[in-house]
Amino acid sequence: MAQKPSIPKGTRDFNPDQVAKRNYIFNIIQTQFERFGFQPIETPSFENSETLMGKYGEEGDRLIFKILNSGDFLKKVEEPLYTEKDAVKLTPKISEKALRYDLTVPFARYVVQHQNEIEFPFKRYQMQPVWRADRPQKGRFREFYQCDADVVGSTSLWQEVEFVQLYDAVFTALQLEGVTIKINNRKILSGIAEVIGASDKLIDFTVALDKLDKIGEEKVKEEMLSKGISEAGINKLQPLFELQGDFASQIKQLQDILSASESGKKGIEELQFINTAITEIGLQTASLQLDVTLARGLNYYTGAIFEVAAPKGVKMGSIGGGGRYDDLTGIFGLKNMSGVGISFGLDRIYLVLEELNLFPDAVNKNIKALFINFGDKEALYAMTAIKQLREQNINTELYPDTAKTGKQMKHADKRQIPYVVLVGEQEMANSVFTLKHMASGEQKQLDIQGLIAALS
RNA sequence: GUGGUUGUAGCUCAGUUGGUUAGAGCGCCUGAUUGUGGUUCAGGAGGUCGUCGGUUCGAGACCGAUCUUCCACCCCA
Repeated sequence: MAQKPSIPKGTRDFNPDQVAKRNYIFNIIQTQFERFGFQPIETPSFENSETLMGKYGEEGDRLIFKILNSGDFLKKVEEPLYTEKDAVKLTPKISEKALRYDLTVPFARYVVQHQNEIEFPFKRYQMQPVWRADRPQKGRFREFYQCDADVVGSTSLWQEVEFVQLYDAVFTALQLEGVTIKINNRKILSGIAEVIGASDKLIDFTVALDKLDKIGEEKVKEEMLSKGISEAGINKLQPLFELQGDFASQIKQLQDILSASESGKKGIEELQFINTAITEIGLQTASLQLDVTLARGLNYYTGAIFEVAAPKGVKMGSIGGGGRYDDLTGIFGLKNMSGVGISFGLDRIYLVLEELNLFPDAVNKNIKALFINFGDKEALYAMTAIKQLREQNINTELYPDTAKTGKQMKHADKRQIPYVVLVGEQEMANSVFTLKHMASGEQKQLDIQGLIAALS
């Protein structure tokens, strides 16, 4: 084990089988993105630090990978700052670039930077890795892929409706049935905060509420109390903890709670619009569920909030998330540009599909036949046939060395290649090929046309 | 970032209260079978016990540090 090379924690190598499975997911997501009218863009893996810093809250800043400046960067640091050893102050002096933390902020930057070339509303998709300096856990990596679709330049709620449809389309195509698309609305959350007199503590309030199904009602109340939310306010939340029934009846109960809040009523209206449309249009395999405790940490959401939970019984964090952000480009100087988008967590979807055994067998694009190498004369003859097969879009190859037949057969077996072709002196003399089907062991002699037909 | 956990052959794991030369299964290599894999049989290779340091006559085992794994927080895909 000593001296063995390694990779940083939270990162992974992918073997051919894993890449095939990942590509299978990528392709399905991409196909659905394009079916819904989204167009691909790509952005650099690293951005200027100021583009990313401060966009994800204090916690987010800590999780951003910073890239050290080139050259003798320490020499430029002034002595007092250096001796102070304050990382927060020192970092901007020695690091001006940082690895992408998500795809949404770089997209906002892209929109602002290219606003004059973009035709709005602009629907873009992006499937690229992101990096977080987090401590790894199951389904939680320091390098992972996000697959994002966003629309910018339209405030229409039909976009939200379409994103619910898009989630359903992707998970249906992946044959991952029973996912729950949870939806909430930031306006409802701020409405509730308003009603209980905690508007100034919206973030603390939502973070605590978000933990309801994890730590329970009492603990949530305790946390709110400790964050300075009044006991009277918390008592007003009681009906919220007792929300019951389907989407429509929960809405009804919310209306009572939020009757005094304009913002809350607006949120309810929006949810109702989306739910009515989805109920009318229908979903294939997913279900849409109202979850007023759904908050999500990102502070830029202003309207709808989405989160996708894996089917019941699979222990995994959310496999997708998203929402409406009315003014994301505002921080880069472009006002009144509403955006809404969703994200798919490729690596977590992979783990869920693996756990549920949902990858099709045909995912691995293996070669169809291996030609046994009996020597240079026979190999040349085989290569001529291989060329013709390849021209017919049949994936084949020649075993490169003149090894024992047994060893070559074993190689085919190990690689799970379905057919082996044997061409020796006898076959060459008769212009035929011996085709062996590995699974059955059956062998037959065919001419080149027969071989093409058999392997097509 | 906080607390805990894990590491022995390519893989999965044994290894007694510290005591000779660290084991098993699977895999791998060779042969039985010089044109036939998956089965069988015979033989073989492979480990500075994650790393560095300490305690001890003696450490895979005990202690410390560090890296890694997984878990709970925090947060999130």
